[in-house]
Amino acid sequence: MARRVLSPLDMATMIDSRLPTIPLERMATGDVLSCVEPFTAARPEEIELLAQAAVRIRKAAGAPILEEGHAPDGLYVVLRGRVNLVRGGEGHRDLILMTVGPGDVLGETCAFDRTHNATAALAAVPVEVLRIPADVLAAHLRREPETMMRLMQLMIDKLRDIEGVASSLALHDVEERLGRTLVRLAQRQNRRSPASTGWILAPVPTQSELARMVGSCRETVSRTLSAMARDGLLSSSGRRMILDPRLVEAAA
Amino acid sequence: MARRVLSPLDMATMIDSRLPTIPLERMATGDVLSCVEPFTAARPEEIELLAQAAVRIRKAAGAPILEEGHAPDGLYVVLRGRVNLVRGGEGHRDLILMTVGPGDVLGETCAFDRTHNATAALAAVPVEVLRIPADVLAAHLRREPETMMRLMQLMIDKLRDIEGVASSLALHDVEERLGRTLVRLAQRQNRRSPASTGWILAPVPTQSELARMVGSCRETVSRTLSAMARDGLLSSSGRRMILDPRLVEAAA
DNA sequence: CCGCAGTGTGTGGCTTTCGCAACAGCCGAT
DNA sequence: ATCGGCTGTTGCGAAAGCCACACACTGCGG
Repeated sequence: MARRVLSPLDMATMIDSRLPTIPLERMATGDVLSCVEPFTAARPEEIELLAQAAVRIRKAAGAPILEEGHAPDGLYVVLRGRVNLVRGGEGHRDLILMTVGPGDVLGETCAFDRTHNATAALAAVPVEVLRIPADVLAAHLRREPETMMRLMQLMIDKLRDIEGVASSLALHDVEERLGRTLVRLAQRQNRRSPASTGWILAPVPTQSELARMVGSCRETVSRTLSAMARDGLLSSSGRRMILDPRLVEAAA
Repeated sequence: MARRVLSPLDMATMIDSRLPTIPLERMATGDVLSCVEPFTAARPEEIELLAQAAVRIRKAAGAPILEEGHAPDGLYVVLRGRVNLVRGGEGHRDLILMTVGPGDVLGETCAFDRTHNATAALAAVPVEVLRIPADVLAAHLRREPETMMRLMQLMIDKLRDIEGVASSLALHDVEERLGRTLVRLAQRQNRRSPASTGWILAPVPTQSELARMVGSCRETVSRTLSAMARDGLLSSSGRRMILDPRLVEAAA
């Protein structure tokens, strides 16, 4: 999911990964940037320039961050919340291609591509984002090729993810797609179950949001989740869900 | 389809676009490179270096150019033929994510990403390709930022295409997906019908190949094509197909 | 010249999946 | 307390996948 790579050192310091250290929204802008891809290798003075041009923005749930039909006006770093990348059908149906969270970036194309966006980015919950104007990013990329390389790496990861979405839609049934999606969501939150087996997913998105992620409808998701719970593949209580290791293994 | 951008001048010289000028396979390697993205803005001495390191390779139909599970060993430029990017399911089913033709490139990630490929590239017909070793490309990209920018643009286009595939699989039925695919294939060949209305597609891929492109099965493709022909949306004879303007419009 | 195998195509029938509609209960927020 | 959004459930029907078979076309070797 276009996550930044964690070094072995990072992993070692995350003894209990359920404590997410200090949230990005509480950090100084420069500190945020220097620990977020694609900027982790940028020189301090470059980080400083970016930080000075960056603006923090809050959006309500459902509000657009990038609109379909417009070119992105900057690079956005998610500080808090969750953002859906959405392709809309003409009717009421749409598909959530991917959801991004704190530390992820949106609108990577702003420095290259002045054509219209076919994909919208909508806040799934109330979010806080950091906006870096397109021209500032473009100038930075010209001075700092290392950022460019890392941005390319992000695009490659994203392409791989979307390829996975496409092939899954063609090759797997709803149950398998749903299982994979739940596992991805849980792994991105990186919370292992205390019993060390399986993963915890909290808060679980609504069933209709899950349906839009897997290209299905709410009723089928409801049925499928019930069936999976009956088979012991997951157990849910409230907005909390525990995924059985079998489920994780099946998604590998 | 990750096509290179045609300048107004190019368009003007293509009075009758059915004459494809001289085929890439007959051109000198350096000339090929200098008219193919992402190298169109590279300096002549850089083109020369790339051309000296490049190797022409032929592959039989069905042979792999990039294998699933391996990192690409170089950047490939298609000179002749057609190459499918394929995601394989475990069983007998698979999905053709995209097909690329002369002037398109494969394995763009070779300079960045040393991880395994999840997508294979298989020759759809006998092909001739040009291979630029990964290290040569990486060195070139460090010296020529403009190539880097254009490579990024190619990735953006590719990402947009694949996003379209994914959303289409989720939102449209087989008939609509098939129609869009046929139009894309015809437009890429860029052959207008002599009657100036509609497009010509020749040679038409086999029905089972079309099925793998739209995530369906051969029988359904056969039935759907018959239905579309009955409704006057297309007419086919042999390996040649004429698409009705209504079809082109519906795919817009 | 003829059969023959291999490949591509058209069709019919059956079965499953899954989307759609409708409704009822639940729960949290104002 | 009430209302709006979320969830569980059921029935139905259409889309489309799988199986099976027949037919055309090609290139091949005898």
